[in-house]
Amino acid sequence: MKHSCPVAAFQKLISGKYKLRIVWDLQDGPQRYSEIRSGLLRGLVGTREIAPRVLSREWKALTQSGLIDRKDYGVVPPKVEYRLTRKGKSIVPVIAAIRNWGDRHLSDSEAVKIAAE
Amino acid sequence: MKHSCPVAAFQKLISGKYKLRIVWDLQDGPQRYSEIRSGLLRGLVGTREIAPRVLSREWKALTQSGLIDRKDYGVVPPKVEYRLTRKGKSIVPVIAAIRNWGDRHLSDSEAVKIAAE
DNA sequence: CAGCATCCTGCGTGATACTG
DNA sequence: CAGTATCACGCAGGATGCTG
Repeated sequence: MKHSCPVAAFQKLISGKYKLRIVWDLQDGPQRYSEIRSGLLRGLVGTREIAPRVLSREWKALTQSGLIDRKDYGVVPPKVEYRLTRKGKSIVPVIAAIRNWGDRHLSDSEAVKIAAE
Repeated sequence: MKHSCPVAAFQKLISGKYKLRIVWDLQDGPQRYSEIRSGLLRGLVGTREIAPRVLSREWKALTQSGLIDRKDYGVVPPKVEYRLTRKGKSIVPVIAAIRNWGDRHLSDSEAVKIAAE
């Protein structure tokens, strides 16, 4: 057998508020810290801040799981890019399936409820 | 537009340790409380207990989101069955995609790590 | 059998301030 | 610009005991 529960493993991999969205946003190419950040803020109605500490933890986790790759250009002012690894790209269709399902089966009211929190 | 982020909505829907697995286990037909419970314990290496409070919360959430349906036979001793709604059934392929991805891209070591916690 | 009530703990997330 | 450091808090989830 492979293992007891791939679903639990997957949930762990993408746990956290932003991991799935980060991977999704990276599918069109590498992005920098602030680009991802503002991309995440877009769509959040409450327009809250995202603590940088939260984001860096998401990236560390995503990097450790091998879904994204961090490239530091080592210049001043700092320039760092994040991009999908092959493994990261392989998960995009799964996210697409999730989005597709959400679009078909989640009502606007449910989405609004979430956006409004 | 439909809404800002179906992914976030989906994550909310299936948040929690057992929701995805419960839905997955119900795809072959209705199950009773204890059946689901032991089904969930199977595959947990640490063989911890699952607090009934946790399970009932999962079910209430799943019922409220319209993914499962609760049928109380109103007999003594109690008999209650849970089954998938149409919406619940519609999400099964998504879980299948997740499992499929997990089987292909998650190493055993990662799975063991999770099972062993 | 299928839960509910209560207490407790860890962790994810947010807010704020500071740095190379 | 791209983070790290520190504090605070809510809530998921576990443990235990009781019930219709």
